[in-house]
Amino acid sequence: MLGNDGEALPTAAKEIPPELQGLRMTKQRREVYSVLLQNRDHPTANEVFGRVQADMPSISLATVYNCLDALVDHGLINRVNFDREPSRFCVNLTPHVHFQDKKSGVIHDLSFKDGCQITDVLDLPNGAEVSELELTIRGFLPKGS
Amino acid sequence: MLGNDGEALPTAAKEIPPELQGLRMTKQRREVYSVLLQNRDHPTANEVFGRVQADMPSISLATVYNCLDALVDHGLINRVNFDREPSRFCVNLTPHVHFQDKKSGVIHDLSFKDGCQITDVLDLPNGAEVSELELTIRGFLPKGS
DNA sequence: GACATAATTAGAATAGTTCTAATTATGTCT
DNA sequence: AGACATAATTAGAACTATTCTAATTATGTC
Repeated sequence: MLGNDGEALPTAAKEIPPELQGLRMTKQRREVYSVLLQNRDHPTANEVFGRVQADMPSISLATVYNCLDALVDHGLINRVNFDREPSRFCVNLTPHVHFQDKKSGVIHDLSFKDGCQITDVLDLPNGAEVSELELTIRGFLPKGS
Repeated sequence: MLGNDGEALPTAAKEIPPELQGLRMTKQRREVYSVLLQNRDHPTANEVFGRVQADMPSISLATVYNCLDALVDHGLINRVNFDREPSRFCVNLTPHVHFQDKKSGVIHDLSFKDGCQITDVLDLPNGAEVSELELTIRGFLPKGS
């Protein structure tokens, strides 16, 4: 778990990008992040709220939204949008895309083939600079995947 | 322009997929579609509403939503979602993705390199079937594109 | 032209998210 | 440790894009 007593995260913690400087790891933020780490099933804000309430019954939904925003802004988690459904949250920081199985509803992280990235197959104008990229797929996965 | 007097579209019209069978081309739907064809700038439902009102002041916003849904359901247009912003609508039926220039806000259609598709670079489980796929990119385009 | 069905309409309702203003916690400076 | 400035949390109201409801109107078919 990150941090220890409410001060900013130590830079020594692994996998933590520099944006983290300046994120106060409050009780609520730590709890929200911890809940996301425990079950990496891409929950919605409301689902996170429900899970956090188990440990911290006094937390408010607004705080969950605030915490999620802060964690996203500091690059600790990602926001995942399928169409206009409620946003979901993802702790996987490696480059990946999202595939929702239409049978089970489960969202899977898909990674890229070795050495590949999306822009390899796109007709990007020369000199275009990509800042944010989101790819979502819906479909059917074979039974045993 | 499609259709002519409110009956279902003739299959002879080019580029019209079979799903179109059964879409009644009412005055309102034709107007909404026509507005989208006139200016292919990916307007929101509200923007479509504003443009349609010029020709058809009595149309309601609910009807614009209904018409857009009907056109999407029948494959004449696509819905485009950037994060949780209002949906936008696109008449380009060829495979493409969307790139929003962060400077101008303009959304551009980007196509694939010849013979490429997104799944070429993805680690898709064997036997996975893709039903819907949406890729949105935000970034900066060089001046003259 | 009459009928069944589907589309349109205005307005209310909904849902996810954001905002507001008050309270509380945090980190810093001495 | 105590005081201060700042930032986070909270409850609830507000907001916005969208969908729903129920009544009216238009459409295509017989």
